[in-house]
Amino acid sequence: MKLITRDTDYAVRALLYIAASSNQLVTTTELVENLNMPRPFTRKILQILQKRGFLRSVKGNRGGFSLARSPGKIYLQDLMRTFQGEITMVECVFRKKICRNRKTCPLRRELKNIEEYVIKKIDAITIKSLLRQPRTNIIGGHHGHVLSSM
Amino acid sequence: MKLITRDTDYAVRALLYIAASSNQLVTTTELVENLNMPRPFTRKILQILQKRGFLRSVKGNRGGFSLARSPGKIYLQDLMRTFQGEITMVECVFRKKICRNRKTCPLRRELKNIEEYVIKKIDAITIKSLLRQPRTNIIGGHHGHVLSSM
DNA sequence: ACAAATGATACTAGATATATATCATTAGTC
DNA sequence: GACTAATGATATATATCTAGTATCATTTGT
Repeated sequence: MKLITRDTDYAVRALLYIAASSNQLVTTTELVENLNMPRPFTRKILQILQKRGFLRSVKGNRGGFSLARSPGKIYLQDLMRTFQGEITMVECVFRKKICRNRKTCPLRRELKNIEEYVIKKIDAITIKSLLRQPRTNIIGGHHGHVLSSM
Repeated sequence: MKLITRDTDYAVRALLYIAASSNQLVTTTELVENLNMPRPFTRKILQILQKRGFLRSVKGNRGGFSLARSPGKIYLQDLMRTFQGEITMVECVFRKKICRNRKTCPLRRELKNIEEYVIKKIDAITIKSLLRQPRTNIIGGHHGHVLSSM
């Protein structure tokens, strides 16, 4: 029962780092060094973030990544969907047409209410909202210059 | 991102069925037939429920299972712990001492709040509370005699 | 003795999470 | 133009968890 997987977590950390960085471009190497994430895994995540339109990339020497949208428009929700698929915490054990009482199943009903709340909460989280927290340090003594232009 | 696993789900269904049954003892066979659960899996779950003190068992011919506690004292929480381990939705990716900013990690903070709410909600769910729902049918046309002595 | 039940325990298959590895392509610098 | 440092695309590997199976022993009513 995990809310977010490691991919998502790394993605958020990376995006926070990039958002808070004063450099135009941030390289995989810089992220790996500062966030202590495994390099090949980081590369994969960054490539996905680029493909999905969260990051812009510049190839070649002196290349790297920058945000493709303002931090206020990068929703945790979308990151979760990207790395974890649809956000559903409650699935009937009987996926297909077996259960005749889907609508009246008491357990399902209770859990659906909880799910609804969680999703509403998650919907409110963006990279911007996370940057705004009192202390924005993510890991390893990163004292980035927070808030550029959002 | 699944709130409960199939074990837990089956366990709840089985316990609801047993709680609502008018028979003294309920056999694996009866559960399998009425709840459409795979037999060996059901057996395993029932054995665990017995070991953990949720069910009492009677061996031998004409044997079966009955509740070992009143439905009001069987918490979903405990069932989840039994089949899924500790209920933590938010773990730092950095399990051991690497992350220096555990307390200030913004993502972790937000998610912990959500977790807290979910756990509080789950704490309120018992077999009794589930039995009380308007229509207590669980699956497959089971019209059990609800509410014996709780 | 037989049949119908549970107890204990070991094993297997599939899915998901967590990565790693490799080769191609691009672009700045000398 | 060669070198180097970056990303793009894609395939493969590993570990863990989920879900389910299988088998033999034991108990007890008829």
